[in-house]
Order: sequence, then structure tokens, then C-alpha cells
Amino acid sequence: MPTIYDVARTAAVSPKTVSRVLNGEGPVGKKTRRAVEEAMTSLDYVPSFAARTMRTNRTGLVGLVTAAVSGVPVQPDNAGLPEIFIVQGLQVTLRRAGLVPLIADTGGDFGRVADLMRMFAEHRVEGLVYVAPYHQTVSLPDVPGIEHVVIANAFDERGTPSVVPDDRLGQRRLVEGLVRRGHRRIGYITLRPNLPATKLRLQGYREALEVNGIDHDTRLVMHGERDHLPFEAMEGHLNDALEALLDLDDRPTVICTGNDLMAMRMYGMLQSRQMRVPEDISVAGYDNHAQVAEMLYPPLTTAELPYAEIGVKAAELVIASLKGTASLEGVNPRPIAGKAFWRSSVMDRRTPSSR
Amino acid sequence: MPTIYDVARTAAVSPKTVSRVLNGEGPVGKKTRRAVEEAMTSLDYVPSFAARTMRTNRTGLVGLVTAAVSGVPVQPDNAGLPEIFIVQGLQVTLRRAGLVPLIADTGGDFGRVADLMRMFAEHRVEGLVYVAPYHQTVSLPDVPGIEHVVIANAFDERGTPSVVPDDRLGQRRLVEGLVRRGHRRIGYITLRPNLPATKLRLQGYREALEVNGIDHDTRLVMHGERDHLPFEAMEGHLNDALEALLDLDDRPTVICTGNDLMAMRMYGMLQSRQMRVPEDISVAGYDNHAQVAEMLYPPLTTAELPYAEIGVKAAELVIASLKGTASLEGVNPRPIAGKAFWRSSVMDRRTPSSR
DNA sequence: ACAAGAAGTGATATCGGTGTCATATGTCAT
DNA sequence: ATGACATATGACACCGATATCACTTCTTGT
Repeated sequence: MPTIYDVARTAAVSPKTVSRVLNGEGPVGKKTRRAVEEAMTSLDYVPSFAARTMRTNRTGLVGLVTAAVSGVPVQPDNAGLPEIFIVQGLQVTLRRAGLVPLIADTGGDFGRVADLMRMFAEHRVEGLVYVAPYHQTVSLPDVPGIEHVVIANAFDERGTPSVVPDDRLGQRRLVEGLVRRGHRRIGYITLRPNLPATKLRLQGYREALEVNGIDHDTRLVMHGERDHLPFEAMEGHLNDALEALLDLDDRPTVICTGNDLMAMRMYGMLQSRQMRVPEDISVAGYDNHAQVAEMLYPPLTTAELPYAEIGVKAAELVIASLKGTASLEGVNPRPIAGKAFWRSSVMDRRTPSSR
Repeated sequence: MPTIYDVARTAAVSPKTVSRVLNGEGPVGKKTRRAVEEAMTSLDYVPSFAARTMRTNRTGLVGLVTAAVSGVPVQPDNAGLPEIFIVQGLQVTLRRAGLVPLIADTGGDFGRVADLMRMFAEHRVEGLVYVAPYHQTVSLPDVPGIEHVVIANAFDERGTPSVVPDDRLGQRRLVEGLVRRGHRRIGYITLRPNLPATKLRLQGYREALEVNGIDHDTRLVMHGERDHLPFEAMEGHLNDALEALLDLDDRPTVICTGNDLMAMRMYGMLQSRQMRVPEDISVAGYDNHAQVAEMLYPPLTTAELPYAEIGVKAAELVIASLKGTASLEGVNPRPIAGKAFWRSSVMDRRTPSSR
């Protein structure tokens, strides 16, 4: 592989001049520049990142650690999708700031995070973003040489800069929309009870009822999953939850679910009970897992998890951190709100006169 | 950031000895080793990848270029999933060989591939894998400094080592299974006609019929999508295709679809026609998009796209290429077969006596 | 006891760029 | 014509590792 010296010799100039052409730096004569450029192409010269790094002590690299697809996914419903969108948002924003993202994947094994961070430290990344597979608390290892850490889709107890979805507000907006459409008996089948998302969304659910002066009937809220239960064992549980809601004397007119896939299963369960969506009962999901929500029949009303924006915001935080900007002030985690997508799985129950 | 010299001074040895300890190389006295290790931890020493690279001229890096999530996905049904699983297979296999994958994402813009490859060249990757979002032909740019290229999930005309799903065999196995289960009128609604996958799968479909002595009624094959049509415009098209199949005087007993999401939409369309799956008609998909196939009601029979294995095989090809092994001999692309997953969306029509 | 080889350690050069500073050439006002 | 200043280029050291080779200090067999 040719070096800057080979180029210099071919163009009959000094290595330093080649360096100047490479970096568009300092004044270089037209003729000289052309000669150097020709030498570079004719030799297939490719500058060495390593050599440059060594001298300048700058890499412009930002490490991204993602969990992506677990070998044995804890949350099969989430497999890798959030990460992709978050990473996407991160990449675009970082690149725009002249930074290059390096992506590493734990393969679902959190224990590998420390190793990956060490590897990143050896590559002299200037910042690091940990991208979590779902909204959770994490505790990142301390690794020498790693600074300017940001957490996306999760948060820790040290107050590390972090960005999470605003589950409270998301669910609140969704339920408020349901109320606006005439629903007052609103069932809710949640994800695992101990997830931060579950707690926040329940809070949002209650707020929405409260501002609308609707009593909170606790029988309308069921957990569709249990903590510490292998995924397969949960199917019956979900069915029981639905059963309980349908058995109420004052049956809900709409059922909110913890995510779009749960809503999809709900479709099946309702169908096998001869109930039509939305004529007999409305259904709403969460995630706006576009593939599923739009393609289901009927298309599913759901709240967005603003993954791309979370990525963008996380990138902005690293960039601010690198610049030492004060804009890092503020509480962590920072919640990002998504909007609701209204599709035909929800029946509009407003009487014509009330519209 | 401390260097090897700082460590050497602290441990009162020469830099070379520190280097030996770092690399577990050459003979080092016990006492010396301990002293060096202590110095390293107390100083929070992190070796510089750049410096090492420069001297040894080896990086152990393999670049992965993926399309991941397009900003404007051509195939919304595929959004990023194949890549994840392929990348997963690649990572595990590469790591096992002592290689470190660097992932870069085009963000769906193929034009960025050349740039990313150049970046990889500057980082002196030893090999490169291009991961395509779906089975297709590609034409990778020639980039100086990039050697040992492998293509995953696609192929080119130069015979670059490449790995693709065996769409022909996959569809054939699926249809053979349907025949074994007593189906003889087998409808097939394909993806866009010009996709390599579509052509290969049709071939497999025909082979399956042929070996079973079933006439190939061309009216049973419909294209559910059209080339060069924006995705949204295809909905009606799919509905027409289904209509045509159902209007046949000798109606199919099962409908195969181009992918699981199409099957999912089929569920909805059938439901709105008051037809039950599988009692009135069976449905089979393609992809084994686990989230969808398992969660649908009823669970969907489908053929697997063996993405993880494609990744593993692709990694093996790069490794072989790096070693200069002869195992690179053979035709490209190399097809990898997936198996079929039999779930309750397909009715077993065998008469009890015939089982 | 001593040569011969193994084990342990260090001096020095080098990988491929860029920072610093010096120097040569060109341009302009006076 | 000549200093003053901008423009254009080069010499040289250095970033942080490791390769090479040389040099001590131990073992070990005889």
C-alpha cells in the first residue's frame, strides 16, 4: 500500500505538501495541487487513519454499543427494531457533525458491554452511546479512556445524560384521544408490571382519565404479562386478562395493549370469540410498529415510540458533551414524546350531534 | 492518556517489556510481569490501536456495510430485519476467528456505499462484507485498498464470493409439504415479478408440483405486487389477486404468499370475506418473520429465510479469503436453504386412512 | 567447574502521517 | 529598486507502539 512518501516522490514534492493537499490546508499552488492529486490517483493512495490519528490525537469516532438481536431475546416482540431506528437517528446526526459512528453489537449479552467499551477505548473514540433494547434502567461499567457517555432508550442512577421515550405522555395522549372519541370505559392490558414503561404508561392512563373526570375503575387494568416468566408461558395469561375484561358487567368499549404485537394477538383472540374490531370492541396498541400496525386488518391505532428522535437527541447530547457546551444541563433521563396514530381499529363513538 | 512509556517508567522496565506483557509474548519474569500489570492498572493505561496498527500493519478489522433502515424504504416489509440477523451471524463467526467487525450503515442510500468503503480502506480493514436488504443483484464499486470482498444476501455479475437464500428450494419444500398434507390446488401470490426471489421461488413451486405429478395451472399464480409501483398503490392489486384466485371454479385450498406480511394482510382480506383460516382456506407465508408468524391467529405456516446462517457462511468466506484458502472455489452465489415451519394456518387435508 | 543453551531484558529503528518552524519565491507600494 | 508582506514549499521531530538484534543472567549436562 503506497504511503504519503510514495505520492510525494511521484509528484516531486515534499510529504508535507501532500499532507496539505489531503487536508485542503494552507496555501498550495495550483500546479502543485494537480500534480499531487494525479499522483494520488495513479498510485491508488489511501491515507492511513492510524498514522493520522497518532499524530493528531483526534479520531472523530463515536462508539455505539447496541444490544440488537439477542441470541435469546428477553423481549421477542422487540427484536432489534428499536436499535435500528435509534442508530439511524444517531448516525445521521453524528455524521452531520463530522463524527464517524462505530457500531458494536453485544449480541444480546450485556456482559460484553465492558469488553466492547474497552475496544472502543483502544480505538480512541471521543464519545460513546449505549443504545438499550427497551426503556429500562442500566448500570454501565466504568472503563478507563471512555468519556462523554450518553444512554439512549434507558437511564441510570448516576444521572448520566440519557434520552428515553415519554411513555407517560404517550399513553396519556392516546387515552385522551379515546375519550375525545367517546370512549369512557377504557380497558388496559399492560406489559410486564415492573417495566419502567409500564409504570409510566399507567400513570399517563390515569392522568388522562382524571383530567376528563372519569373514575378510575381498577378492574379495567390487567397485566398481560408477568415478570420473570418465560415468554411462551404468557400466552394463557394474556387470554385470561382479556377474559376478565370481557366478563365485566360494564364491559370496556376499547382495549389498550402494551404493544402492537399484543394488539395483534388480541385481534386473534377476539376473532375466535366472534367479536369484530372495531364494531364490537376497539383496540389500540403501542409502538407504531409500522409494518404491523398498518398492515393489520383493520389497521391499528397506536402510540408512536419516537426512536429516530431519541437517536437524534442522544447524538446531540454527545456532541454537546464533546464541545463542553452547557446545554448538557438539565435532568436525566430526558423524555421524548411521540404522537398517536389514529387508524380504524378504534371506533368513533361520538354521537353526530356531539361532534 | 498514558502511553507505554509511562507504564515502563512506573514499572521501572523498558517499553519493550511492557509490550511483551501486553501481548503475552516472549518470556517475561513473574515479578516483572506483576510490576508491569500493576503499573498498567494504576495508570489506567489503554493501548493505542492506532500505534499498534501502524507498526504491525495488521488490524484484524472486517468492514460490514449494511443498508439497514432506509429513510424511504423500498420494501417496507423488510425494514432492517434481515440485516440484523445476518450481521449477527457475521459477528459471532468473525469474532470467533479473532476478527473485529466494523459496522457501517448506508441509511438506505446505496450511493454512500463507495464512501463507506473508502472510510473502511483508511481504517485498513482486511476484508469487507456487503449485506443487502433483500435477495438482489448488486454492483459494488471498486475501491482502492479494499480486498477480500464478500456479498451477503445478494450477488453480482463478476462472481464475487456471495451467499444468498435458496429461494427455489425453500419454496419447493414448502409446496411439497402442502402436497403431502393433501393439497393439490395450490394458489401462489408472489412478490414483485422481477425480484430474483420471485423467479426462483416460482421455479421451486413448479418443481414441487412436477415431482408430484400435479398439473401446473397458471391461473393459480398471481403477482401480488408490481415492479416500479409505490408501495401504497399495491394494496388494491393484492386484493385483486386474491379475488381472482377465489373466483376460480376450482378454487385453491391453500394460498402461498410472497412473505409473512402479505400473509397477514391476506388474513384480514379473508376475514372481511367471512372466510376462516384454515377451515375455509389455508395460508402459507415466507420469511418466518418470527414475531409475526408466531403471534398471528392462527399461527402462520411459513418458509424460513436463513439469515443467521447466511451471515455465518459469509463470514466463513471472508475468513477463507483472508487465509487464501482454496475453499473459496465454487460457484457464486452460494444458496443456503431454510426449512419450513408448519403451523396451524395450514389445514391437514389427508383423510385419516391416508396418513 | 564450565561451556552451551535457555530465559529475561533493553537499545534502537521504524511504521505513516502532521505540527512547528524555517526558507524561498512572488507581489505590491513607495 | 527595495523593503514589507503574503504565498508556497520543505526539513525535521514526533505521535505510541513493535520488530530486530544484542546483551545479560540463569539453568543444565557433562
